[in-house]
Amino acid sequence: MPQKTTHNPIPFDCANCGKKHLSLFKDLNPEEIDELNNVKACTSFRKGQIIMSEGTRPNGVFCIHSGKAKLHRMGQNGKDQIIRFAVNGDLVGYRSLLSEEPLSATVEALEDIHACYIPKQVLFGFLEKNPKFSLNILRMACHELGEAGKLITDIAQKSVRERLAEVLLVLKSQFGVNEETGAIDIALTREEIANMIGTATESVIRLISEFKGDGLIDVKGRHITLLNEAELVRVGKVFD
Amino acid sequence: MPQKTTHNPIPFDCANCGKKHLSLFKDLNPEEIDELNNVKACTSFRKGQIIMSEGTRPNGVFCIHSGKAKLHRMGQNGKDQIIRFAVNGDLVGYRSLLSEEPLSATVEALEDIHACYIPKQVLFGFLEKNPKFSLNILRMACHELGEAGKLITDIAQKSVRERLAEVLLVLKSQFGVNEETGAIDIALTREEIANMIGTATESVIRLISEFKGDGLIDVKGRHITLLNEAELVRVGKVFD
DNA sequence: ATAATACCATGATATTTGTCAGCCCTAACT
DNA sequence: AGTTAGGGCTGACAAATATCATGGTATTAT
Repeated sequence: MPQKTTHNPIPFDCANCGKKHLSLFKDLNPEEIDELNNVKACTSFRKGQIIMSEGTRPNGVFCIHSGKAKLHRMGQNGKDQIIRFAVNGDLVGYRSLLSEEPLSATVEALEDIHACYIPKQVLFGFLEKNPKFSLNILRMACHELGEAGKLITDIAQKSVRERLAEVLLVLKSQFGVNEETGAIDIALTREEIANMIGTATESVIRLISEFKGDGLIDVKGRHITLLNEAELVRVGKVFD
Repeated sequence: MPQKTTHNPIPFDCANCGKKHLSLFKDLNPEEIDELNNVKACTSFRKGQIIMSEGTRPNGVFCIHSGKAKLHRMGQNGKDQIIRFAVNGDLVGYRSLLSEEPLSATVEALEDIHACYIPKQVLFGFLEKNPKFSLNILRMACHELGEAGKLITDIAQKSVRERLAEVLLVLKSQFGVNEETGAIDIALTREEIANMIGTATESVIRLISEFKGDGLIDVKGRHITLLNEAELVRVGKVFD
């Protein structure tokens, strides 16, 4: 059961909410948009809060309006694995709902988050009545499936060093950089980075120092700035 | 361009073809089944043939009728990564078609294969007109997405030894055993196994010998029989 | 049958990565 | 101000795994 700290009726308008959001819901007709606006429950989560829990069965999905979340799951050794992040416009929980399986990952707020809850019945209603909407969801799922395949190949074949170089590039392209500092616009602990690439925290610490020593990156605590992307591409063997 | 060795008009009836097939296409109405039977092109591939090539854009999907195929992609080090297998009733190429991206993997026949080609327009026609069919495809994609997430976690967190134990169990549950010999009903080279779990061929060879020495498995060339599954579950830390 | 081409196996060695232990720093309580 | 907890850092060491070299054995092609 997600903990909701606030519950405002209709703070956001679905018709013009986020780029990705727009593209996912862009083929809903006006009545459906109306229904969505009326039925969705907009909630907030504080940094660190669990939005959905691995293993449970959700009764709807969240559409992230602002803030960043991580999707992660527990491995057998007690180690955490970060599967992906969700930001503005992203849907979470849909995979479990549509495959009729329990949630395969926990969704946790990395920052304060605003998100809209869309009940299962409403989502399925759209899917049954609006083929274009269905195709949008299908396209998204298939795209993610392709990304998952890439990730599998990378983790299976690349060294920890290569994976770290690559993940830094991926984080930059996914979250962009801070206007003022130029640092990648997400603050992850060393442990979280280790949980993305499947290695020990100490290894990440050592390699980050090394990259810094080689002038590839600049580091101020959790804020990392890429200084030499061409070389990071080479180190990470990223050709894609 | 797939190489087709034969081309028979309507050798298989889609209405009763394979368990999975039935469940994917089960919600097509009689006219749609008819259309599918008329428009699909049934072809054969010999062992070793490439059915679809990574990087190209397909104009349809194949539905595997008999035989086994592997989906694999090239990594940056020239190493191959096997993503999944496709057998009786499985669809290949749909991910690329639906996400409007080039194929992310090559489909290669591991045995002689019979498969039906379904053109893009026909598939999209069904998706647009038949919401139940759409939901079936969506359910399949989302299920695969969950499997991909599991695989990511496993590869990232488990040792090669653990992964090998697990993959042997997975292969058995996926392909079953030969009635007579009791061996897992798929013949993979050591290199192919290495390409599934992302390790060096030599490591697989050594570990297979070790498992054999420990009485966990029996090995006759490429035919592997599981002797002590409980222990393999323990070694592979498979709790799932 | 014979040659050629995979594939399998094993040893020696190098490299990578994980693990353990300890210490420092900073932020946040009280 | 002192305490505490989480995170970051480093070194020493151990374990896992890759790599290289070499030879044997199947399987396939001619």
